[in-house]
Amino acid sequence: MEDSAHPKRPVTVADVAKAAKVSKATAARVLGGYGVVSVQIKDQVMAAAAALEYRPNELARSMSTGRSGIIGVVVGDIENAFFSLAVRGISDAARLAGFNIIIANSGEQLDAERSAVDLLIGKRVDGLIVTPARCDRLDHLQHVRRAGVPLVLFDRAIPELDVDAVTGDDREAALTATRHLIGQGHRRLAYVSAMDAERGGLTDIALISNSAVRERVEGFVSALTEADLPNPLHSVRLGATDQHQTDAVMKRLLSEISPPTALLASDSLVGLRIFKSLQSLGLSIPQDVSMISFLDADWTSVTVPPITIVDQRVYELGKLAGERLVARIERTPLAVEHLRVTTSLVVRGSVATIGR
Amino acid sequence: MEDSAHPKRPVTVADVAKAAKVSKATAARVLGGYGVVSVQIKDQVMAAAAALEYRPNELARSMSTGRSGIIGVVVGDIENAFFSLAVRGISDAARLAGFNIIIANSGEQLDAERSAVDLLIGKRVDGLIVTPARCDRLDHLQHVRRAGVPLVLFDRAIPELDVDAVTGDDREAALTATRHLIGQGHRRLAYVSAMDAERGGLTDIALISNSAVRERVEGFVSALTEADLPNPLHSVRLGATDQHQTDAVMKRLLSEISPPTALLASDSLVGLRIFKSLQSLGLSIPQDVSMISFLDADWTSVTVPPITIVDQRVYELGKLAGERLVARIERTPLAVEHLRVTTSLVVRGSVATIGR
DNA sequence: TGATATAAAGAGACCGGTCTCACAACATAT
DNA sequence: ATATGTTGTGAGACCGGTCTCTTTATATCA
Repeated sequence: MEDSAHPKRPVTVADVAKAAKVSKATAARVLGGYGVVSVQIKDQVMAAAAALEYRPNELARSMSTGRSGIIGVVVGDIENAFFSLAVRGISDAARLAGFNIIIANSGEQLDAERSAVDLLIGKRVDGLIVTPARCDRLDHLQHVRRAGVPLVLFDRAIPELDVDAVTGDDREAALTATRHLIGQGHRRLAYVSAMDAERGGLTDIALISNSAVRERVEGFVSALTEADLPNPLHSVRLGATDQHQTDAVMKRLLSEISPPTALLASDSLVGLRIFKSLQSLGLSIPQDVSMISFLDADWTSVTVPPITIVDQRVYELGKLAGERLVARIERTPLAVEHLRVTTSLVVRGSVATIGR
Repeated sequence: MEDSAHPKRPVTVADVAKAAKVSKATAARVLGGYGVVSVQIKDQVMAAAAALEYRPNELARSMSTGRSGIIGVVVGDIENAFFSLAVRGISDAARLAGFNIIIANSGEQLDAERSAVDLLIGKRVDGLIVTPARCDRLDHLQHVRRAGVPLVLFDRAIPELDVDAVTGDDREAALTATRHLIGQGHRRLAYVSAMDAERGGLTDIALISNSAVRERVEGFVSALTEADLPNPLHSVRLGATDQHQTDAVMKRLLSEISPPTALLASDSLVGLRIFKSLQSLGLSIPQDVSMISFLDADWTSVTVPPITIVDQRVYELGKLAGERLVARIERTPLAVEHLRVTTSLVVRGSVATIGR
């Protein structure tokens, strides 16, 4: 009933040692599970620990061992299904290896990412998985490496950084998806992304600071180019950051002289917004407009028609990143690699066949 | 280019102190931002710290201050949209107050939850938000309280525990939803949950160990009872744990002599499974069967028809829990409360009007 | 039986911060 | 000139574990 004795002060090894009438060192050996102790003493200490409800202070433990047993994860937005599923994969891989994860949100903002990384380093995480918001600013990530903390990039790669990265085969994926659209007879396509819009549209693909987005755009443009379709860059539309903006983008897009007959959404959030936009514009899929979205999100399989998607196998992506980081932490000798998880196109009903 | 000097050993206050030619105590005062130091010395130390790229060891800091700046969160399943959105709310509230969060998954398993809680306590989190898998086993949660760590229950309450809880008004919500169904003329209803099925169906509501589920069932049953509908308990179906099981549950349910004309799904995952089941059985909503789901999940607004749902305002739920915990950590004098976030029924198109 | 190996337990340094206390230097009051 | 106060700095204990080194007790061998 009453919380007598120690209303707050936590029980320490010293307390247990005193209760078990042994030295602090001996108690620590038993409780820490290292060194040698006689069975008899061990039982004594265990009994005392149980009676006192001893719980080790992991902080103190980490201090002396230098390992925290924590993996830091910096994601763009946990709320996004892509990241929450990935986190699940990372978490599973981590737990399997005896690590816990601590999550920080960057909101895709560089400065938030920077301070999150700094903080996690400060917490002495054993390793870090980061989804870099931009692939051109890498001082904070270089600092991670200099601090000797294992790092794995997730979803986006930075070749200059000489560090492991786990991503999808974004270029291939976009290429395949776009070829599919072209194969179904579409000649006027558009790629829609949530990336912040630059004034005056996209001028140079190489300027896209997010490698995943860039590769997808590259794949999309390649497919257009190989099919001799005009104005590939003009077909890339940015700024679908929320429903309102997406509605605007769509309205602009569809009121052009020769509006696209097929759309490729850069992620499932954009895909959902596009879907709603089309719905509110009274356009039907795929009769009026065809679309393909990235990510096998919940909603894509229950719409009418169900949406053709690029399956990114996000759980595997996360799991792989987790496993890779664990291997690094455990100093497994491995060459620095850019691991790509193969995606696949899941054809459902959102793409119409047009032309002859 | 080369990582000279300290290839691995992190820079400490002592290092900075030596470089700045002051005592460790003085350097610590500057770097820790406490006590008094002359501007001159302060600049000296700051310069040395910058040159050496000093980063404080938060672990050591936590050791002496006794505060870690971390809030522990134990959820059922991050992959679930309900939890990932809630985590976002918690995270936002935490960050605003200068806390970070560390997430652990229980998978709704009691023992996983227990060890997660133990581990987080060990990490000396400043507070804990837990979604208890069961509301009848509370020894580990009692231990949290005895350890003096502030605790807030999320989504489920345990009155016996005398601790803050933040939940939806589940009983009301289910009552309102069910009344809506009855009001539309439905007389044969079923409530479908993912809770593990007991042999021989549900016998006693009071035995449901998850308070959120129990309250919803209570609300559902109350509505049935007040409308003089028979067999309320028989109308509660458990075991919709995955698509396969849900298909089985649905098949059984719909092949009864007088099958239900309306379904209430206990959460959005179950809702989605039910939707898919009905789809694969060739039944149309709401002509053949009406349904209402909990949670305003992505998928519910893009189906045909869009799904009538109970809006749980999960982000607010999470945010409130985060804020409450922060208040506890900061020792704001507050009575122990069970905070309920009001939900609302969002009528869309998945409920048919039948009868006269 | 004495010398040596071996097992078990104790003493205390250490990790990297915080923080209390002592002390020095200088300013102001008496 | 001495007492008192203020401010800035240094010395060192402390947090709660781990871990090395030393000491003591017991076993093994010649």
